[in-house]
Amino acid sequence: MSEELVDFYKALADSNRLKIVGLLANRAYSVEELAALLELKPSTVSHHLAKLAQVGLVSAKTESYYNVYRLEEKALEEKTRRLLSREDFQSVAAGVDVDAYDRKVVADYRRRDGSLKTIPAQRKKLEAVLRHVVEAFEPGKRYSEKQVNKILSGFHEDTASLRRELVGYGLMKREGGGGDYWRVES
Amino acid sequence: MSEELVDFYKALADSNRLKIVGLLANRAYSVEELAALLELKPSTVSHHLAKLAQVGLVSAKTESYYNVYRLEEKALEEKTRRLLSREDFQSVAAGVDVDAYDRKVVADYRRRDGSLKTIPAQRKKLEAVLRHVVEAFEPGKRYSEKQVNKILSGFHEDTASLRRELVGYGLMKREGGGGDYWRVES
DNA sequence: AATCTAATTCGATAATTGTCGAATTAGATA
DNA sequence: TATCTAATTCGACAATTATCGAATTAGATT
Repeated sequence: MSEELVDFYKALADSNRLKIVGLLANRAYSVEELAALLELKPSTVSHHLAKLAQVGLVSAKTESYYNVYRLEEKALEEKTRRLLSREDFQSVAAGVDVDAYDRKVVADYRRRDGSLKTIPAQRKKLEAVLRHVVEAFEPGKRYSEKQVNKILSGFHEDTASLRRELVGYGLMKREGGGGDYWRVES
Repeated sequence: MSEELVDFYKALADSNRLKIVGLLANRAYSVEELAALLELKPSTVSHHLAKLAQVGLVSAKTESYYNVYRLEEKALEEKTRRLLSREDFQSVAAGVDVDAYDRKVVADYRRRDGSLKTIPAQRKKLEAVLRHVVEAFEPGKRYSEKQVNKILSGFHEDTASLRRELVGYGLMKREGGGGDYWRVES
């Protein structure tokens, strides 16, 4: 899954490993040859090749004394092509909790009894708090202005501001002038 | 040049940076929001974004208080597509000295006076030494067997073996049976 | 102008990882 | 079977880098 993608990039995120891939793009080489070409010790080259093999970029074939490595071109092409789709990147972020920011902001403004210390002045934080407040309303149900104020008073004494912002940010709507309020479906 | 490619992979070779790219693939985020989502400190996120910006993967736009980052999709697509060509990989290896292996092997077998300690028994090393020996012959010029032996005796007393291997590996040729020898153009 | 906020920079630290040498293994040659 | 060679593995060390906290900067709001 996502680990696979990170490992793929990590495998190529080293100058000597990139050189190995570049050399193998021309022809196959043994560990000893690569070590001489890159001026590295065989053990180091072996280590690099292991990382490349782990993500399927190279494969080894024993040939008499030598272990000849070659580039797995299909793996390289397939993996590289998949990255164009952007879907893989999004899947990497799939595990991220997209509500974490809201929760953090709300936690900063909420008292233990659920009321708000203040109404945030900054737009992004206000939005987060409003998304939290609006959950006190039942979706689809209609509320009179008195009922709305009753519920909002549990959050802050300035119910008029809360009401205005909820409507302003499109989280609640009111019918015509002076009619009932209802929560907008997200 | 090649540094650019390594840096590109390094930029993506971190799990948190991949998540950032994945999130930005959906919409733009501020540093603060990303920090909350990834449960990292803003300074750390700033560091990651700097690395991504360095390779042109993201760009920032100041918006009121916030610094909103967005994904540079064209850069991502272009760079990713270039990797399909395999040409970039070969260019990475362009700086590598492809004769280094030969020189290393020859150095192991050569005495200070230019003669060979032994004739290598292993194929790959024999090839390297023969490529060195054949350079004592002038391209295009024809040599009698006596002349050939004279030159080869500077390398090793077993001139017959050297002669046979040079022909066997296609580095020298002889005309018909018992005719002259000449060095094959590489 | 004064104040506030998010972002960045810097220094320090912890974790990761590239490199090597020594010891071991696997496989072919004699 | 015994020996030889290339490759791998392992432990140690050095270099890189991800992370954080503190201090500073850049901009906007009052």
